[in-house]
Amino acid sequence: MLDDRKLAVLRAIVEDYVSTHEPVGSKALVDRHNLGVSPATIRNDMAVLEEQGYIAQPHTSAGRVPTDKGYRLFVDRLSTIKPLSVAERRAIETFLANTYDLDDVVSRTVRLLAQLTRQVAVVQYPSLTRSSVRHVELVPIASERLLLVVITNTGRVEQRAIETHHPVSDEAIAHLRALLNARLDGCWLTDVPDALADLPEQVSVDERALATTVLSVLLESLVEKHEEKIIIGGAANLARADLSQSLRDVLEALEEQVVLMRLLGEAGDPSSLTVRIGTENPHEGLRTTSVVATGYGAGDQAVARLGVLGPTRMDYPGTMGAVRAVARYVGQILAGS
Amino acid sequence: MLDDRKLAVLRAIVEDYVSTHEPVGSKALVDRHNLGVSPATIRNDMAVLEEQGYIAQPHTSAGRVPTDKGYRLFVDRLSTIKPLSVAERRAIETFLANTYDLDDVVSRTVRLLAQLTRQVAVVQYPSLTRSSVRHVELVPIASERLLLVVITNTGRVEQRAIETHHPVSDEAIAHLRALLNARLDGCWLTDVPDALADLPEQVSVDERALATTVLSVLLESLVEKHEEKIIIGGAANLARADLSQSLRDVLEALEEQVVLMRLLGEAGDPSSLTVRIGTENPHEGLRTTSVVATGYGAGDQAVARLGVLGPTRMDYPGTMGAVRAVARYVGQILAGS
DNA sequence: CTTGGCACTCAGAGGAGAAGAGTGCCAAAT
DNA sequence: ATTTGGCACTCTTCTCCTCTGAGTGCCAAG
Repeated sequence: MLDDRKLAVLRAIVEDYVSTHEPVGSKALVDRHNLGVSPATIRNDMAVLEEQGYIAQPHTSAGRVPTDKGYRLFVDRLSTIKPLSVAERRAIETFLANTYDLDDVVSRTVRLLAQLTRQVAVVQYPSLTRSSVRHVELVPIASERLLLVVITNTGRVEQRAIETHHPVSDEAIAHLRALLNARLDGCWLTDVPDALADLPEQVSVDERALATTVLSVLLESLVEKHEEKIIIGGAANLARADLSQSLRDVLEALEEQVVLMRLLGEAGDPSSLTVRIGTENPHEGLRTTSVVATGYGAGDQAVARLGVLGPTRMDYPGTMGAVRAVARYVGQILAGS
Repeated sequence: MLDDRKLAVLRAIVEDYVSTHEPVGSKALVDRHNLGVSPATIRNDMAVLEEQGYIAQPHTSAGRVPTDKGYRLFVDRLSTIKPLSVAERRAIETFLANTYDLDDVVSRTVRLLAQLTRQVAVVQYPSLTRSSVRHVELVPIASERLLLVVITNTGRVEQRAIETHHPVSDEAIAHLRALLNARLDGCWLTDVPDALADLPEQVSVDERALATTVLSVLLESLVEKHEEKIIIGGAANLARADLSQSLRDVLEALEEQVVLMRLLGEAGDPSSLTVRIGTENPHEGLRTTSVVATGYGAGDQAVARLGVLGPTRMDYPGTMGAVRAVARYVGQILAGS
């Protein structure tokens, strides 16, 4: 169907279009890539590529532009992930050196990704559901108000206020805290409900109301409420990449957590690179953007995802290389914790 | 210098320009506001206003547009803060009802502000320096690694990883934790250094190294490192408000914490509204934007600031009303905690 | 001080024409 | 059967032009 030369032409079109941002014509192609044939031959090939839907003309007398389908073929078969330059590697190292806590790691990562790719970076906090409990703390902050703090092995700290509706003694709190820690230490978050199912029966009648309240809040906040936190950075890069579509739609999409979640995580093996191009995207406002994402985490197990978003006309090999490299580094850092 | 009618003309120009986004001419003015005089008279007034720098013409044959100085006079003397509509009040109440924790309050507030004003909302987390310590927690997360968690009375939770560089016994940790809590409970954050100055001498030799390390991290993270957290929302509203200046500059400015801090907090009484118009702004890229900000907090004492940013051509009375109302509501919520 | 009249200016819209890039197709060459 | 040069054709884009209309500034009269 598509012989080698036609594929080479498609690759050349994608590369040229990405670098010039202008529709590329047959003459420009033979000039810039030594294809060894004449423009007329290229035109024939282009006609075939267009017929098959890999490229398109914005208008009759213009050059060709890759379609989403064209980019897809390019990413799948015509390109190889570009390794980072020495300078880029060094940038990663200096950026991520000396991180103090999880917030630090995540916020630096998002800045780093945005800077390396010159696009919008999206980083998800390590998921709660794939972590285990390191410590539970219960602190009185008012006579009828407690603060529940859960610390996970990924270094994430989850907090939640609890209204007791009646005064609670410090002893009761201490007792419950000890009990919770004894039961939950090292416990996989998804196993928390089972581990605590019989908690109210284990405590004295006096403390039962408290235990029930705390338990419900704990379960609600950790297990049922999958509030996966996501942060973005480099939104200013959007302004540079004049998207044909209204930039506003994209900005709006980026403000919705739900959309971001689906962008990063919808499908795919957590540890391999996912590329979603243009209309392959689940969201209306992101028809002219592509997302390159991957999982990251301590060791083999991916605990969350990160990636970048940019115009469909992006440097896929370079972006993929940067995303993969950053994910690996961050994984190492987390593993070191 | 400026008689009443000239002021009325300036007010009318600001109001019309804000609502139409187009330079306003003398004829349009007398049509839309019953000023009781002819266009020619208005033209004379306009000439004076222009001479004094309150208005300007984009080009010779166009109407007038307020200058920053004109907006300033409008805000200071010609407008009254607009109270919110019933619908808006209800929106605030439903938005801020049932908030669980500080993150919740802040993230809802920023969305609320962005929605009410249709501009970019900026909310600072309650400052650490004006809070007191509620509880200190010290949790081992690896053999040579601890997590230090400080909970403040504003409900904020600060965390920091600590490398001990040698194994530490659970007893030593428990002892230090108890000591820290005894010393710091209720302690004003700014007083922490004094309260702990002699800590290393108070513990046994075995624990001294640990105590010193923990102490330095604690001081560094809470007192010296004024990392005031700020979040923004409604960036998509920027796209609607086509700024004459490159939108990119604004987006870039909004990504820098430092700039945001200065925007919100540079000057002024914490509890009164601050309006900074166009070039009054400290930052280059924000020459065509204005900021309306105020302090908020539990009770009388402001613990942080919030505000919105939009084009200089914004509805000042409405925006000021919304910002003030939201700040008050949030203050009430925090006071209830 | 206000007003009507009037000449003047200038941005923006609309149109015509020229330039140029790029295509599609055909017939000849390999 | 593929490749190639030639050529006519199609559009966009740029520039230049004119025309229109909003809005002004100024002046002399009220």
